[in-house]
Amino acid sequence: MRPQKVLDKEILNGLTKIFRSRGYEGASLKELSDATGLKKASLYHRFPNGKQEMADAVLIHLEDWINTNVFHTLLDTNLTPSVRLKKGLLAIRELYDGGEAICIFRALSMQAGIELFEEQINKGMTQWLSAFKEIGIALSFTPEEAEKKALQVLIQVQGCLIVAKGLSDLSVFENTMQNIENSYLKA
Amino acid sequence: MRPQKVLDKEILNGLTKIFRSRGYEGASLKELSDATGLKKASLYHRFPNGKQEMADAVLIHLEDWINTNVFHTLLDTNLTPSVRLKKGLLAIRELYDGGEAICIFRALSMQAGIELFEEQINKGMTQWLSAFKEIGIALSFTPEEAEKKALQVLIQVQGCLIVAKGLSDLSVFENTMQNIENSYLKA
DNA sequence: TACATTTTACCGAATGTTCGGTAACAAAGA
DNA sequence: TCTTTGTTACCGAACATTCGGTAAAATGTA
Repeated sequence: MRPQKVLDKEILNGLTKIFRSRGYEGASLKELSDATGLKKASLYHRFPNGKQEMADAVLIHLEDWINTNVFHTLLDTNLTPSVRLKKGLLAIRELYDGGEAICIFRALSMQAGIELFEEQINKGMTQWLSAFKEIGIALSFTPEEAEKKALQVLIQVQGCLIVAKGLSDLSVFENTMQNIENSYLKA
Repeated sequence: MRPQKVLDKEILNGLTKIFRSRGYEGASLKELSDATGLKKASLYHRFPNGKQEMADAVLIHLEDWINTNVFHTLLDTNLTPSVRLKKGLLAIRELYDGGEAICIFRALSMQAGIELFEEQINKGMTQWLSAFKEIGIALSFTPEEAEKKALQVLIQVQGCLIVAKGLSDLSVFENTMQNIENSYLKA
């Protein structure tokens, strides 16, 4: 049988799933292999620098997704600010699978991960802040208010993911998302 | 010389430090051994059920600390509500070392940990919620408001720890703690 | 042919765990 | 008192397993 080339998308989705749910050290090559459909050695063909390169690819993959589906939406001046906000928050709900998924920043900032990915996590969070600052300004906040608000939103999203998991109650996630939307639109 | 008994406190502090910073799977027996001063086999003498029993002990240890220093303070009717709140928040600052330490709930809710410790994490968070609901009521919130507020506080504390680490900016933690205090006292 | 991709088989190192044994004490019997 | 027995605390060495990673060959494409 001819070895069929596994699609890049399937590989990335498989890697992403494992790294998000297991963290960096917790993700074993066996799991990564099973999730992608590629044997270990084939993974090393695609990612010669091994596990770290796989995690880097996941980080870039998710960064791209967020850029396209969240940030680009929030900054799309073809839409009204409130529509932009709503669509951006919908994308975030999808990103975190309604509160079931774990944030990659969290998964990779434990253990060995924190030294390896500090820079990319820092960059990713900073992008969150500036995108949400922009939507705040578009919704008539002052720049100072918008900046504070953006930080609050980031904290609340990260926090509600942990609490939702810890309490085994996904409504914590959904309610927080609605609170965020209301706090922007009612002001 | 008879082998001197290593103090339980030193052992627990060592285990706690490693499990909090590394997570469950990330914490190796070698690190746990180094941090406690006990060889691997001696750790198995103290904790016959191995790594899981060590993590259980850490969870109980921290639960006790929080009970004594946070919850007991928040509910101490010998003090005025605002003093209770301030002292409780100070204990939380100490618990998380000004934002540098990682919450044990977060560390143990990744990877294999989530199945093993789900129950204890659930219980711990529920205690947080009821203690902060009490202080809210003592500060003239309605029970409904106090319950919502308690959930917000838990989310904010968990969230600001992640964001502070991700942005490498401890002021995120301290500012959030002050926001929490203000939001209780100004209402 | 030449090249790209996947696989099998394997490696040294590290993992969590257990075994066998040692040294120091306490309790009990003489 | 001296001795014996049992218990506690600890450790070196080995356990089976899994880890991340690699070489070489098989299998595909052009």
